Amino acid sequence: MSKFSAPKGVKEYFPPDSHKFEFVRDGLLFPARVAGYQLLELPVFEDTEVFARGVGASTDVVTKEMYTFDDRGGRSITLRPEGTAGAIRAVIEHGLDKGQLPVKIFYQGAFFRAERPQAGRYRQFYQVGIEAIGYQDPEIDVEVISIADQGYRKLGLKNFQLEITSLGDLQSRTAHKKDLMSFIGKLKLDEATLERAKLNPLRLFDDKREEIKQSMKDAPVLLDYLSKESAAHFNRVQDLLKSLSIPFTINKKMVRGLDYYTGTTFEFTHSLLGAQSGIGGGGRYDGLMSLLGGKEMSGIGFGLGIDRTILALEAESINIKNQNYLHIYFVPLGETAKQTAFELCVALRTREISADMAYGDRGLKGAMNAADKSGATFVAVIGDEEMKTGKVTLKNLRDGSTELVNLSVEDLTRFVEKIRITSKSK
RNA sequence: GUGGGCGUAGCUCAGCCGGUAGAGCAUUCGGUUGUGGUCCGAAAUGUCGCGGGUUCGAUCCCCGUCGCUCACCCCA
Repeated sequence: MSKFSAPKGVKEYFPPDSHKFEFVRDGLLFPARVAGYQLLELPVFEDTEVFARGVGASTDVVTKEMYTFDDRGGRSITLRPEGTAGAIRAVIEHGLDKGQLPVKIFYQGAFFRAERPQAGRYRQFYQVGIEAIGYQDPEIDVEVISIADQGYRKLGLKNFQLEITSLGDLQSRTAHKKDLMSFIGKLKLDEATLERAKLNPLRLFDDKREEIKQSMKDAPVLLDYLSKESAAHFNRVQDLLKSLSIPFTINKKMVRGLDYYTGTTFEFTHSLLGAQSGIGGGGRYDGLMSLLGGKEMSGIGFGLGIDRTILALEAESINIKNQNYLHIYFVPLGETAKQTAFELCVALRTREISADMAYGDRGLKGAMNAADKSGATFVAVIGDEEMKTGKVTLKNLRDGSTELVNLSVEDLTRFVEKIRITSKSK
């Protein structure tokens, strides 16, 4: 038992499985890169106001899930619970919105929420996200959705679903809110629920308690209140999704946990996961830029959960191969051979030939075992005879074939590169 | 924040009615003074989560505590 353990609720990725994390992170981001999105590397903490204002005072995220503390200068700091608010802050601060539009950015990293941990829910979790800011074209909505869809597909994921809805423009929401409030006013609700309804009545749609579900069954839904413009936009989004053959369903009662969403909103869920089935989600935000001190400008983006996507892949029994590779593994026998092997390793690496060796003066059998486990393509045993003749047998660990090669960086490099080219051309 | 389940070797777990611990995998070494994966053999590794109580005696029973885990809630 070690004396220390990681803080409660964090998920760590370590060998031999950590390559899964890299695979998922890079796979989810790839479609964004080829769509012209560029990296925005952000701080993991921000002025608390960025989230309090950006994410919204009615959200659980802000009211009870933020890691907030005072720094040494007495400033209130919060570890980022999501990516969009900070991204928008950076866009405004650095004037990205003053250049060519849309601003297309992606980010990736750790996020923090002080929740009770559970399967697929961690206090430090990982997301990739993108934002497209500056235009309201329905094509951009669908571009963002399709990038998420492609990301999941690229990883080989199958059992995921896309749900979409529209939260409309201000006019739509005002009209709906009026009717919804009077509907809720007729319900018998407990104190806490009523409080929540006051801050954001839409939240009641999300309640999982049977009695609330029952009473909300006939509640007016926002989709029926969309303004002409909002309805046209939403219809166009659906048409575009169909033209791209991206399957989706409309969820009239979908509620997102962040207050800034307007217009098109969407969620990806996976059917083989437990209670935490959401693997990604996002939507449009019309008011966020001005809320954070920028100009009136609409944007749309998503956040995809790396942790949950890994769980989803595992639930589908999708085997993620380790992409790491090693070309040569040296097994030195004796002190002089050890130094030669070491020097060869270093020299080969500068030529981008990956090489490793057995340390710790291990016996031949143990060292061969290590070579095998390293996943190297070739093993080279260097002992007295090799040192004397200046030639070494390279054994291919995959097929057992051997070849005698001069014990020099040049010849070893040539040999590995030749093999590389022939195996690539297959 | 509320509730259920579980804490024994690096990992997965066994341990009967209380008598101070085992297996498999992994690790290292040997069988084979120079060529791996299989097989056979051996070695090493534990405050039995922590604190208290009951008892001649607690991994086992009781209480507390911490941790993990699942669900509610919420969301990625």
